[in-house]
Amino acid sequence: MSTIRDVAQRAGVSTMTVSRVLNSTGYVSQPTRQRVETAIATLGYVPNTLARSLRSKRTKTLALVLTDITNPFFTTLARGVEDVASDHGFTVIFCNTDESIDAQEEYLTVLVQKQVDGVLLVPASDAPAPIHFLQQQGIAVVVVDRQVPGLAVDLVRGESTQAAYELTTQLLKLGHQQIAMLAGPVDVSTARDRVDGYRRAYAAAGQRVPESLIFQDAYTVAGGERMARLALAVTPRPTALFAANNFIAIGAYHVLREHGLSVPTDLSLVAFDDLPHSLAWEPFLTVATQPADLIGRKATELLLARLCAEAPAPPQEIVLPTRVIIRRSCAPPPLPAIH
Amino acid sequence: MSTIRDVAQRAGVSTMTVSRVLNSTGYVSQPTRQRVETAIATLGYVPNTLARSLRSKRTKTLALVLTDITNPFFTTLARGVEDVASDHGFTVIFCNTDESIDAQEEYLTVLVQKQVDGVLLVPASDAPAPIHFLQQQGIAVVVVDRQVPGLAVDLVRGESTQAAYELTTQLLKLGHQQIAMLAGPVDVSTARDRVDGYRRAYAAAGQRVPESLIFQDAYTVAGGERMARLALAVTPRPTALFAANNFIAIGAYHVLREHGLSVPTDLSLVAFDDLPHSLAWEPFLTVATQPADLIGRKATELLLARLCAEAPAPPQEIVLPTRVIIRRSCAPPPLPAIH
DNA sequence: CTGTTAGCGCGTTCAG
DNA sequence: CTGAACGCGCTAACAG
Repeated sequence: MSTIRDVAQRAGVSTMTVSRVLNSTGYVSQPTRQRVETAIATLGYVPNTLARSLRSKRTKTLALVLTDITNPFFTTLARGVEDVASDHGFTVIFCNTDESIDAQEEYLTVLVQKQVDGVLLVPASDAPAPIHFLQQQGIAVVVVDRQVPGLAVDLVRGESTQAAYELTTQLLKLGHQQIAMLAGPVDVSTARDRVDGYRRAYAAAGQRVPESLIFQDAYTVAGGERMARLALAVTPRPTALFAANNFIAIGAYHVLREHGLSVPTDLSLVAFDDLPHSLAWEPFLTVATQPADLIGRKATELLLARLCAEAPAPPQEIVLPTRVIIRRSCAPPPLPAIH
Repeated sequence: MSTIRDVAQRAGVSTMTVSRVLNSTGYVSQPTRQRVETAIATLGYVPNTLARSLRSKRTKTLALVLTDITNPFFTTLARGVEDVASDHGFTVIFCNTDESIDAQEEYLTVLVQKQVDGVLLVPASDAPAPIHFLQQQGIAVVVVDRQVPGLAVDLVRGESTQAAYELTTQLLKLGHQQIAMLAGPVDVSTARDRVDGYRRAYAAAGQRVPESLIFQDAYTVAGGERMARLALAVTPRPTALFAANNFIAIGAYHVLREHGLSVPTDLSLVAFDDLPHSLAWEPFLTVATQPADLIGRKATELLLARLCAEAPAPPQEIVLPTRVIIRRSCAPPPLPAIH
């Protein structure tokens, strides 16, 4: 672990000259440059970014703060972020909040301490405080995936309402009337948007929205299981389930199997977010799939643009289209049993 | 973005006193401490870790360098790492090499520049150079998942050979003789270990090892597809496939479906590494599953222990047991067609 | 209990 | 084309 001084000494120059060679800034004669370079090589010198950043006030580091690293949607998004960032010579720190506001707060503090240049934040809740905190500390923020109401901040997300509308309409057209909506947490914008789309589809079809079939819980397998159990207990039993994300769908599917119900014979099932084809043995679920990779890429590009920009531009909202994929998990509702 | 000096000024004390309050080191009288704390609060002061680390030579940061962030095995491992690290006040930087040696080298350089305290490395290849590099730079290393031959370094991995032996024996007992081994890259120790187990099982059963049924390719879906195609082209066709990891299993399964072959009626299939139950609709694959989370945890604990230790202890190898789970993907081979 | 001095490794002045 | 001096924000030694 040698320092710039060791290199300078070995090359018989000043540290400044070494610095110039390192950053290709200013003129250095060919022979001196050569001497410096061999010194660097023989010592195995690696510059200390800490010191550099302390001086330059820039760490060339971004952070991606997300709510669930085990969710393939976010893993895919993360790859998009990483790709763009490393193309631009930036490192990414990944932070997993597990939807916990406390964990999020802790992480943000650490990130400020580490002086990251920018943060890509999937907010754990609607609270504006965390974003204000970052902005006040002079750190660029781009919010990802979820809206935070009443906040002037850059945002990149997938379209939710329209896709949920289409998915629901799909079921209504097949003749379903009792569609249970297994939605995400009330304080997460994507959950609200998807419920919105669901409601609009009923309205557009001229039907009354079955409010008692709307459930809200966590975006997890366990949440999906809880909501599916509640939904199946309703009389008359729903003939279709709308899972508001992939994990909820999996939980719901577990419960359906427990009850000996098969898809789509007994019940139809649609979901938001696809599972990666590579992880599902036989993709059969009708889904609305968001361009996770692209969301990550766009968000990172926007963040990097902000970092380079001299003048602060007005916040921007980028909404990327969601695609509905029809597969085999939907069918007309079974004929009602004759009593 | 205020500094320690701003706080000191506002509290009417020296920076040193503020530092003492911050780190609870040395004595500070209650009233002064109070003044300092309110100054910190009103200014929204957050200490700059860069400067602190430059002084203390410790960043309280670890790095996890792995080969495929989309693989649930590694995601799970990563969570284990993160949990232990954050319990001890350490941050983790995740780096994804995509099995590329160049990408790995680049990342390691960045990590040295960032002065991370320790690295958890899933090596992209058998080459010892990267590990020497880290050690020479005075950075603690724990190798994870894969052995690097002829190197004195801490290692935490799952057991492979015995589990592969059991999986193969399972198939042999069912009457399979032509078991194709779809293995990972030649220069990755886990791949070698699993092939070893496979060979031993044949030997223990007193049968000749069908060398022409051993294939080696990448640990990916595409690799699995390629190997499965080759395996199915062999005459007589194998009656069982052994996929050496989860992604290979998925690729193999794709090809089986293409060929209109069903599992386990036409062919049996076993695999190393499970898919998370939450991501498979109906788990049916017989697998050897490694305690990924525990591997991550143990590796991190070992690394942290090394960081605290005064005297360097001899390298340690921790091998965690792998569990075989029998599910529905295995059956006796179909009766040979009558000619 | 508190303040002063010095320096971590580097890059940015500004002179040579 | 090259070097000397200074300071980024913080803490380890010393004083007092």
